[in-house]
Amino acid sequence: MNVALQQKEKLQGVIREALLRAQSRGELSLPEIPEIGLEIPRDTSHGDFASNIALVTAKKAKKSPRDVAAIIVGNMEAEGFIEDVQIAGPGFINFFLSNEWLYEILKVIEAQGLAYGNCSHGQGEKILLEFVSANPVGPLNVVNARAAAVGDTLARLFRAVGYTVGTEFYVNDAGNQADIFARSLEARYQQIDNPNYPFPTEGYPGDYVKTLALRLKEEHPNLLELEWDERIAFCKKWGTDQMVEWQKADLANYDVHFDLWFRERELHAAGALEEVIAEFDKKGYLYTNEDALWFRSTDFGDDKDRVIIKSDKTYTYVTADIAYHYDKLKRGYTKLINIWGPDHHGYIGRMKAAIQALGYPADSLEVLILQYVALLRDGQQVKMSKRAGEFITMQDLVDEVGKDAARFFFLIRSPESHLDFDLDLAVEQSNENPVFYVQYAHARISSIMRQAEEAGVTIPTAADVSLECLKEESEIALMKKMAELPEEILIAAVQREPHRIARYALDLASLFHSFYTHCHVLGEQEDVRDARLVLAKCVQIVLKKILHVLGIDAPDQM
RNA sequence: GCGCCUGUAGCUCAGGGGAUAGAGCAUCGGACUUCUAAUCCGAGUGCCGCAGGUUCGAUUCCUGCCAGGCGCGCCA
Repeated sequence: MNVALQQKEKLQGVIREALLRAQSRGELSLPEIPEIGLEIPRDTSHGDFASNIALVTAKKAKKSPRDVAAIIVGNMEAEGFIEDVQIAGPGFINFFLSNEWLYEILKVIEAQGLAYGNCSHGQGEKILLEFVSANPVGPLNVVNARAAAVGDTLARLFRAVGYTVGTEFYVNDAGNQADIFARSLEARYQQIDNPNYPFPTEGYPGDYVKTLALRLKEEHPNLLELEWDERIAFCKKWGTDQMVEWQKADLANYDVHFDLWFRERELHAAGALEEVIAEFDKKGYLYTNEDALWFRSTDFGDDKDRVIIKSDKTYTYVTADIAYHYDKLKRGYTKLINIWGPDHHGYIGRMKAAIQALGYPADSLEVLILQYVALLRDGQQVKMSKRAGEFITMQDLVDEVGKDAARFFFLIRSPESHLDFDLDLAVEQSNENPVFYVQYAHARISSIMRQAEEAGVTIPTAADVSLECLKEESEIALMKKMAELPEEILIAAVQREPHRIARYALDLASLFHSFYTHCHVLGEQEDVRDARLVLAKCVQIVLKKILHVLGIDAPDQM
C-alpha cells in the first residue's frame, strides 16, 4: 500500500477531469491529454503536491503556462481533501492537502511493520546477483568491501520490491592465480625446514602465506612425500579452501552472507567447459587459428573474437566464466547481475556475446561497474600492491572503523563515483560518522519507548489516538518523508542506486532529531503525548527497516 | 587511437528539463534544572570544467573540446 501514490492518482484524476471540462467548454483545445506529472516538492511553500502540467501543455494549447494553469484550476471541482490550490512560479499548480493522508501513513506503517515500503514490482522474477568474487589467494581488500556492501544492499532492495534473489560468490580456484598461490604455499612449507628453498618469482609474498604454511605442516607433516604435481594439487585445493573460509569469515563479520559460493573447480570436474564448447561448436561459432580455438564473439557485437582454448590446450578464464553463466541461466535465473570493477569493463562485450550464443537475450546479463576506492593517509594516496604484499584489507578497515561505519561509508556514495576513503578521517572522526547520526535517532526513540513503559504508559495504536494533534511543522515533515519510502525503495532497486537509501536514512534521522528538539513526547498532554508516541513508533519502524536494508545495526542504546 | 567513469561551495559528495542549485565536514555565533547535546537553531560561500546545439526553459539532454581515473592479452 502506497499512500503517496494513492494521493497522486487522486490528484491526477482531479486534473484530468478539469482538463476535460475545460476542453468541452472550449477554454482549452489539446489534441490529447498527456501524462500528468505530480511530485512532492522540496519546498513546503509549494504545497504537498505540485504539477507541471500547465508548463508541459502550454505550447500545444497556444497559451501561456500561467493561463493554462488558471483554466485548469478554474475547472476543478471542490474536493474535501484539497484545502487550497495555488498557481505559482512559471505555472506550477500547487496542491495543499488536509493532513488526513499523512495520518493514513502512520496507520499503514503500523499495520505493515518492517514490510512497509515493500512492493511486488518484481513479481517473483529470479535475479542472480554475483559480486565480490575475489580470487581465493589472499584476504579481501577495500574494493571488495565496497562491492560487498553495494551488492548485499542491492540484494536486500530487490527482495523488498518482489524479486526472488540469489547471491553468489564465484571462487576462481582453478586458474593461474590459484596455481601461483599453490606454488607460493609449497615454497613457504619447504622454507620451514630449508630457509634457502627458492620462492617463486611471481609468488604471493604476504605473511599470511607463511602462517598458512605452518598450519599446513601441522595438519599434513608428510606432504613432501608426495610427488611435485600431487603436492601442488594438494596445496591448491587445501590453500584455496582455507582462503575461502577466511573470506567467508571476514564477510560474515561484515554481515554479508552469500547464498552460494560457487567453485570454479566444480565446473571443470563436471565437464561444464567441454559442454559449453560443444554447444558453441554445434552452432558453428568456433574456429581454429594458430593452434588455438576461438569463439567468434564478433558475431554478437564483441570488439574481437576470443580464445577459448589456448595453444597449450588449457582453457582461458573466459571459458570457465561462460560455463558458469550458462549454469546460472540453466538454473532458471532470468536476470544475471554482476558487479565488477572498472578494469573489467572491456569484458562485458564478450560475456554478452557468449550469453547470446547460448540462445539467451543480451540483456539477461547486466553488469554494474563499481568504481575504485582510493585510500588516503596523511592526505596521500596509499599505494597498494598485492605483489609486494602491501595492502589494507577489508578486515583492517572493519577493525578500524567498525562494520556499520564502513558499510555506510561505501553505501552513501553512488556506485559509479570514484571514492576517496580518508583513513585518518575515518578513524579520528568515527564518532562523527553519519552512520551514528542515524543510529542515534533510532536509539533515542527506543529510549522514549522504554521510559514510557517504565512510567506505565502503554504505547497506543494509531486507531486509538487523536492523530490531528500532529500538526507541528516537524511532525508533518516526518510523515511526509515516511510517505516517500515506498517510491524511494522502488527507484533505488530499479535504478540500482542503493545510495539513495543511505541518503534517505540521513534525511529521516535529521527530521527526527529536529522533531525531538522541538516537540516533547513524554510529559505532554495525554492526547498529544499519545499521538506523538504513535509517530515516534512509526519513525522507529522505518529507521529500523532502512538500516536493515543497509545491513547496519539499529541499536536501542548508544 | 578506441571504450567506460568522473568534473557542482574551501574539502567530501548529493541532485537533476522547470520555481531562489543542496547536504555533511570545516569556520563563526547561539541552545542542556525537562524524553540521550553522538543533538538542535542561526550565518557566509557557487562562470554546476569550457564551447556550441535542442527547448518556452539546460547545471540536467546532444555534440565537440579540456582535465583526472581505469581499461583495450592465447592474465585472471
